[in-house]
Amino acid sequence: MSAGTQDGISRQERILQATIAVLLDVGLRAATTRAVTEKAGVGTGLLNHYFRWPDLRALAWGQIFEAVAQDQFPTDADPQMALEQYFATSFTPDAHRFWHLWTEGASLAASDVAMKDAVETARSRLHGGLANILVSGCSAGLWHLPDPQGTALRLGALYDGLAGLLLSSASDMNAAQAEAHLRKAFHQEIGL
Amino acid sequence: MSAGTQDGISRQERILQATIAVLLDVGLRAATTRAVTEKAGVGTGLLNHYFRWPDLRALAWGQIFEAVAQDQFPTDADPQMALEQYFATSFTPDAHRFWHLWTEGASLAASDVAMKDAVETARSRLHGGLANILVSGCSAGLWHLPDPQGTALRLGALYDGLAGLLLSSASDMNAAQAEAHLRKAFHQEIGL
DNA sequence: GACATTATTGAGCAGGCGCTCAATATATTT
DNA sequence: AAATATATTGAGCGCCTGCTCAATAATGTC
Repeated sequence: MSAGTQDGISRQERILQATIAVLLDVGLRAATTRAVTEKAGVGTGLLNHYFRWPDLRALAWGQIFEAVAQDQFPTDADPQMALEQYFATSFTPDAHRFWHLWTEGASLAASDVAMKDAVETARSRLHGGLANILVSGCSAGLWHLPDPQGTALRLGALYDGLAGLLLSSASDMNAAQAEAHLRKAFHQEIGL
Repeated sequence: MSAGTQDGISRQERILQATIAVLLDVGLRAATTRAVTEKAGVGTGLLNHYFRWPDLRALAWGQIFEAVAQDQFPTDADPQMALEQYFATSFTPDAHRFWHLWTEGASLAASDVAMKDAVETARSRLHGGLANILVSGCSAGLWHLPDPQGTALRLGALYDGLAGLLLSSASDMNAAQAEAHLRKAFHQEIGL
């Protein structure tokens, strides 16, 4: 019954971590059960014993973006600081990889129920994080917004769009320019 | 050598049109050569005689968005009218389907060379269309922008983000609200 | 020790994919 | 009509996918 191995984590958890690693490595589309079991050092049967692939994939995907959200929106920070953290983590090289995963997730969500849930959860988590900053900034009197939720929606959407643009190697935009555009839009919306 | 059939279009063109239809019907991920040949009423061998699947798929995808661009950015319209057409065609039910295709294309572009080219072309076509409107509006004195290209980039990115948000059934936003947000952002950027 | 229970394996299945190629139908040329 | 060239077919190949299941190892119980 005990599932501990020498390194102290269960095979089940090991498989989940391997899935996360594979997703980050090859993306959602190219990730396969065999790649995961190989990475986890585990037989193919064990994965299917613990998980169904669509669920495992969505679970791992969700955990990745939960970690992103925690990085981008740390708790207990004043709105000013939180906003700066938001800008700082917006267009890092890592964010580039995450955005590729995000895009694949969004497109899979149309046909995969588990992914659909995961994407919805992650999206509301991330957009909610930004909305919280704007709202608490209002409360603190840092800025005044007639409709903080609407503003957050527009700025979040702009972020999504800039990230997508940055992903396309065609556009001659780099991360610094993307961040500048994001800051400019914030300036126009909240007058920071 | 003549390729005319009773309806006057070549089998090759017939296959291309069938591919477009299949893409619009089931999306990029689920589209298969067999679905296309069946729709075109043609043997599987013929498709492979005329095309390689990745190329055909990218070609059809590109034609879809070329049509979208022509719809969204008609030629010879004054900037004011063009902008109104842009708003009007932005979040129609059709645009919803197109956006799904767009998302799938963007995620495929990472691993598919043909799709990468098609996506880059379509993106520059669409963003260029918006930039043209803003620039010619400047020339006509309808509005004054210090950096029309940058403004177009932000507004285009915002549009992308809003469309993605609209695709997610989780967000309680509808097409009318999305258009309202888009208009509001235009108002803030160009003071229309 | 013997037994029962759980954890784990991996060869193999069923299904789907793009694509080939020998065979056939159709068209063109002489 | 015969010969040549082109257009088209579809059964089938090789590959990859998620997943099953009888067999095996490991562990717990008495």
